[in-house]
Amino acid sequence: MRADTAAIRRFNRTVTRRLGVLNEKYLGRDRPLVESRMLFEIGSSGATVRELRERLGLDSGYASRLLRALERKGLAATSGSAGEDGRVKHVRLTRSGHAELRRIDALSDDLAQSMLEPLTREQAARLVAAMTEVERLLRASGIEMTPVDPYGPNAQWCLGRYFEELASRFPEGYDRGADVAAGLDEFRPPEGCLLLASLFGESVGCGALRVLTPRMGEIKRLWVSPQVRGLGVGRRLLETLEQAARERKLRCVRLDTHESLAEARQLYRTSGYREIARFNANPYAHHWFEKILE
Amino acid sequence: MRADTAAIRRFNRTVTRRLGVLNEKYLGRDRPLVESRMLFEIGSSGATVRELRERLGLDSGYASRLLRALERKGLAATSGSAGEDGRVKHVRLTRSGHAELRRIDALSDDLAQSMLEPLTREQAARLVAAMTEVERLLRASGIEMTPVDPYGPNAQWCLGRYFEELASRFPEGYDRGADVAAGLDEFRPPEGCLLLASLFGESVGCGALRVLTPRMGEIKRLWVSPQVRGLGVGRRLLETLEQAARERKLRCVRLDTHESLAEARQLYRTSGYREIARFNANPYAHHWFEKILE
DNA sequence: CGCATTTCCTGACTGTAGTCAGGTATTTCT
DNA sequence: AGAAATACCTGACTACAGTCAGGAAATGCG
Repeated sequence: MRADTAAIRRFNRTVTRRLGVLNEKYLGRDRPLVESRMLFEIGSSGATVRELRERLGLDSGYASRLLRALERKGLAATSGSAGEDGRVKHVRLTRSGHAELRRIDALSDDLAQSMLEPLTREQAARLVAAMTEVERLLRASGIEMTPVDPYGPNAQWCLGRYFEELASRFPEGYDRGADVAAGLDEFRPPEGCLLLASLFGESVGCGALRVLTPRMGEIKRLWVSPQVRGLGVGRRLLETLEQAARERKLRCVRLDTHESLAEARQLYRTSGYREIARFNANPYAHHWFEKILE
Repeated sequence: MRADTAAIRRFNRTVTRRLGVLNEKYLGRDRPLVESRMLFEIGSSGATVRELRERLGLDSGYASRLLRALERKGLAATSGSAGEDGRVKHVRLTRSGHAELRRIDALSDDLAQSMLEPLTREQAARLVAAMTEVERLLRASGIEMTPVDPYGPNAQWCLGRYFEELASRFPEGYDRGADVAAGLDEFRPPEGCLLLASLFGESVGCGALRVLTPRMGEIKRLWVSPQVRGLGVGRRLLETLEQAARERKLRCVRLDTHESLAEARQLYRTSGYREIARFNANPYAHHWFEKILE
């Protein structure tokens, strides 16, 4: 473990210095770096102020001021009420804003190329491969699990995606009404729990626990965004929910799943769950599992 | 190549965000980040102000002010003339400075661990391996080749290391006096050229070109610091020197090498040099090479 | 409807990072 | 010895990044 730590610290040091220098040199030419990032985040299709604030992690006042700066320079335009919610403002790039974005894009490409240029063909290939791996695993390790209120907007968004996915993957379709065995209230503390997995502020997965009997819990709504599949998020959600169950003094947790969700079944099997007989009336379930918590 | 660029940009984005957040959280707790880096660079054995300025890439005024700040906080002490050069000041950590450095060290370790902690054992191992590779290759790609004055301090330092290495590797030893066939003046533009390879401002290699006849050049003093061997620095130096020879309208370049420098001979062979008969009276040479420049 | 909340905005403020122009010792070059 | 260069310092300044308090408009809830 000691050697790992040293390797990571060396990585941290080298990469921070190298990327810092390059970012300044290429992207911070005659514009504050945040402004470049803001332009990038607005993107060619525009965005709401709220989205920008969240993605960039900015204070609302600061974000507003940055947008005003971009407006003054004629790069972006905020249109008032876009029909839906009159408070939410939409930002789009102007014509010259688009040009500027393309310029930033080209510079980013140059930056990337400048990293490869001094290397041999073989070294370049190895660097790209290693970077891809680091990026993937760093995303995995940056994902945080936090208990949230089931009625909050992020939770609602995740659950929405979850139901959408069921609808698209079940051959027979999915009707949310037929499965409201568990109401949202059941996922609220202190009895239940709804976990959100998020990466840089963006929700990328969820999972819920509710209490069936004083000794038994049920895990439901386990979903992982397609963007981050294969990174072990599902397993971490599951383990964290089991931990929540232990804290609630539950002796075992149960869950059910649909025939067509093979990877979920695989996850449960390799996580210490054993298949049991039907324990509920869920019309969409074909397999039932249970795990005894130590 | 397009795909490579995209991968690098994703890497850049993810890593900058992740390390930025972590660095702030762990190292910038109640102290400006530069101050932490300064403490780290002073280290347990102290350093001169000049070294600190170079390693951190700071303006001299700024560096001075940071040191004053550390002094005020009782973390560092600058001692005036240390015997040698009265202008150069030496900085050392005080007792509480050492304690603070240990604290920062521990935090850096925590930071490293926090990146591994959410991952499975296997993922962690892969992340460390990939990071090691990225760090290595990023160092390689960050190395810059610049022509310098042979009498400058960095050039002198590199040449010194070069001669030291010869002395330690030649079984018969090495006497600099016996080999001053090439005086430093011959490496000055516009005829000759001395290249320095540097990484983040630190010199890590050198190589020189001098003109033998109007059509023929000679490459000398090719040296690569042990820290960066295996990264292709020698080959890049060689190629850059050949380019310099081409710009001087030379038709071929020659060089000689000692029996005991096997890796150098290997480099020359794989770079298009062919072995020729003795062309000089260098008592330390056993092999002579030539390359025709197109 | 009235009140709380949300979304965005503005103004005032702080801290960090860094530059630039000069100034004083000390050393090196000639 | 005198001039030029070097190493460090000081003071004044700028840009960038970000926080905090509060306010106006729109929306949601009871």
